[in-house]
Amino acid sequence: MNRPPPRSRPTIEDVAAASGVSVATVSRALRGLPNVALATRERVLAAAAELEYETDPQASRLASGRTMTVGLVAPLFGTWYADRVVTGAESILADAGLDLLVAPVRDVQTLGMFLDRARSFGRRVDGALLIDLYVDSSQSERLEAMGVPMVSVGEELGSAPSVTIDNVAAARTAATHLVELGHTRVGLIGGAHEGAILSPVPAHREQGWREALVGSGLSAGEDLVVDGGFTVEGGAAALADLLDGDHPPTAVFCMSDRMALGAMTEAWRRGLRVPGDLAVVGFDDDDLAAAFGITTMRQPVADLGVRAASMLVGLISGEDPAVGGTAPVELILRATTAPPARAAPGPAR
Amino acid sequence: MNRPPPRSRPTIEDVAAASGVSVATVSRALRGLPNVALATRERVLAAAAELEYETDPQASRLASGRTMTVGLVAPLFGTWYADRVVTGAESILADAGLDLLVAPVRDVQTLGMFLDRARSFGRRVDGALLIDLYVDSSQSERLEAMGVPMVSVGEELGSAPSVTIDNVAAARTAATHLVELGHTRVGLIGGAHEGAILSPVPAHREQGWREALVGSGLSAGEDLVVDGGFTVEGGAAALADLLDGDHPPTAVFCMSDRMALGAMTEAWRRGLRVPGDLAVVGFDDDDLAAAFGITTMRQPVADLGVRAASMLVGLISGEDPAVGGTAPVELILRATTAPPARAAPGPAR
DNA sequence: ATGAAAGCGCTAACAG
DNA sequence: CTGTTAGCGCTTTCAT
Repeated sequence: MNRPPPRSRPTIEDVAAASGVSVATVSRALRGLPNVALATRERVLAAAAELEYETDPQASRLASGRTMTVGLVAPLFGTWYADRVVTGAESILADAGLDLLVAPVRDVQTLGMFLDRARSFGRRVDGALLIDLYVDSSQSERLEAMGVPMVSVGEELGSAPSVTIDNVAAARTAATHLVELGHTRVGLIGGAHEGAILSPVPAHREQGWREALVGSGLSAGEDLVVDGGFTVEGGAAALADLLDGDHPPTAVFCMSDRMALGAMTEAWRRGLRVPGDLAVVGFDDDDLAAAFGITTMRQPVADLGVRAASMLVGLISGEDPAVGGTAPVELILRATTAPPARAAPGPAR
Repeated sequence: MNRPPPRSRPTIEDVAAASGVSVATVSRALRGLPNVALATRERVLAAAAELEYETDPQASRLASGRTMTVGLVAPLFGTWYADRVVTGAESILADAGLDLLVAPVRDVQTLGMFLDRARSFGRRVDGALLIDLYVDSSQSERLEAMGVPMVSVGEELGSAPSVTIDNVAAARTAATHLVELGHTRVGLIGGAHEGAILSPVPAHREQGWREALVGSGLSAGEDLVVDGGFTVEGGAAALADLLDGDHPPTAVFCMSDRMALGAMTEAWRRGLRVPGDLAVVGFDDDDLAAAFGITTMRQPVADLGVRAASMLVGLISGEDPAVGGTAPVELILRATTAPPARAAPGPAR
C-alpha cells in the first residue's frame, strides 16, 4: 500500500517515455504552450500526474533565463506600511506563479549592504518591488545595477515607475479639516524620516500642512513643528514640547497614527480632553486608529501593493513601460476632532 | 572612460582563460575549497575581479543541487511576533549566504494552499523556518512532503526541532504575580487562536493561569475567561464582559499586550484606574507595552529567530539532528500592576 | 594541485 | 503538431 518514494525524482525524460512523445513536447504540454494536440497534451498530463512529476525549477531557470522570482526590497519586518503593501502584492505575484525573494533593508547600513550586492541580487530575480525605499543619486546608480524591471511603492524613485499617494494633498486635507473646525494654532508632529532611511515623505506632508495654514492666513511657524520619530512614545514627547511652548496649539496633525496615539496619551496625562481641549488627526488608518477612534487620513495601502505588483508583472512580461499612479487618500472622521473649546485665541503678538 | 558593459556576462570559462587555468580550478578557487595553490587562487581571484565575474546562481544550483535558499513559512506580514523572529533570523541567514524565500501563511486558507504546494516549495529551498505555524496530523504529512530540514519557532511541530518558550510557566508567572499582589479574582483575556490558525499556545497560557490560581486556592472558573481575539478592540470588549459579570475581577492577565491595552482603554472608559481599580498584565513586551507602561511577560523574540536560524543552518550543512530549546521568559514590572484597592472581596457564594 | 569530461534537467531553435 | 539537437553555466568525479 505504502509504496516507497521513487529512488530519484522523475525527470522530463521519464514523462516523455511514459507518454510516448519527445521531451520537447512534454515541455510544451506542461507549460500550456500552443501547438500541442489536445490528445497529446492530455496524455502527457496524465503521465506526469501518474509519475508525480514536477518540473525542476533550477533546471528550468538555467535553460530559460527566467527566475520566476521577484525581489522584495523593503523594511519588511516591523513597519505597518510595508506589511500591508506586501500583503496586497503577494496575492498578485502568487497568481502569476512568481516566488518572493526578500531583501530586508531597515536603515542606512542595511541599505548600503544591499546596494553592494544589488547586481548579484538582480541575477536571482526577474523584477523587484521597492517599498519604502529612498536613495540619493549616487545610490540610485547602484540600484539600477540590479538590471531588472522595478516598481517603487511610496514615492518616486529614480527611473522606476511608482505607485504613490499625494502626500502634500493628503496633509493639506488633514490640516484644512482642523482649520475649518475653527482651530487657529495647529501643531505638526512629524519626523525627519521614517524607518531610519531618508525619505521625502515627511517633507511633503509638512508642505501640505503649511499650505493649509498659510492659505488660511494662519501661522505655520517652526514653533508648531516637532519631531515625533514615528513612534508612540515620540508622539507623546512631541506633544509635550508643543504644549510647553509659549503658544500651545489647540490641534495637532500627526504624520502617523502611532504618533497621534502617543500625543493623545500625553494629553490625557495632563488632564486634557481629546477632542475637547486638543483635536488630533493621524495618518495611515492603521489598527490603532480604529481601536482608539482616531480621525485620520486613510491610504489604501494594500491596494498600493496590488497595483505595484500588477505593474511589475506587466513589465516582466515585456509590456510597455508603465507609468506610475497616484492612489486616493481619504479623510476618516472619528472621535478625535472637534472645534476648539474656547473662542480661538488671538494671534501671538 | 565609460566603457560599455560587456556584451554578455563573463562566464567561468572567461575567467579560466584569463587566469590560465581550467574551469574546475576556477570553481574551486572561487568557492574557497582546499587543494588550490595560493598563487593560483590569487591569480583566479584577480582575473574574476577584473572581469567583474559573478557566479551564475541558477547554473550553480542546477549543478550542485543546492539552492542556497531557505524558505520562510510564516504569517509574515502583520504579526509583531513573526516580524521580530524574522529580523533575528535574517542576519544569521545572510551571514551564511542564504537567500530568503517567503511563503506567507495567514490563515487556514493560505495554509491549505501552501500545503498543496509544499513539495514544490521544497524543491526551491535547502531548508525551512516555520514560524507561528500549527498543523494537525494530516496536514503534518503534507508538510513533511517538503522534504528538507525544518525548524519550528513558537511551538513543537511534528518532527521538526523547535525553538519555543514555556508558555505554561510564563502564564503561571504572570498570574502568580497578580495573586501575590493580593488579587483573588484574576480574569483571563485570551483567544481561541492567534493569527487565525489553530494554535496550542492559548491553551498553554490558560493552563498556566489556571495552575497559578488553583494552586493558591482561588477560582479559575469559566466566568473569568474571555476571548479577546488578540486585538486591541477585542481586549476592550473582553474586559467589558468581565466587568459586567456577577463577580468582576480586580486583575486580568492578557495573552498579548495589544489586548492588555484594549482592556486598559475599557477600564479608563468606565472611570476605573489602572492599576488602582484594575491590575493588568500583558504578554510579549512589544512597543505598545513599553509606551503604555504595561507590566508584561517578555519573550526574547528576536533571539528565538537567531537560535532557529542557527539550528537550521547547522541542519542544512548536515550536522547532527539538533534538539530544540526553550528560551527564557521574563516578567517586566511596569505601571499596570498593584495590590487591589480594597480588601479582597469574599468568594462568591 | 590541476585538468578533462560528464552531466545537472530543462528550454529553445530548427527541421520536418 | 512533433522530434532532434544544442546548449544554459556550473560542479564534480576521476584521473594524473
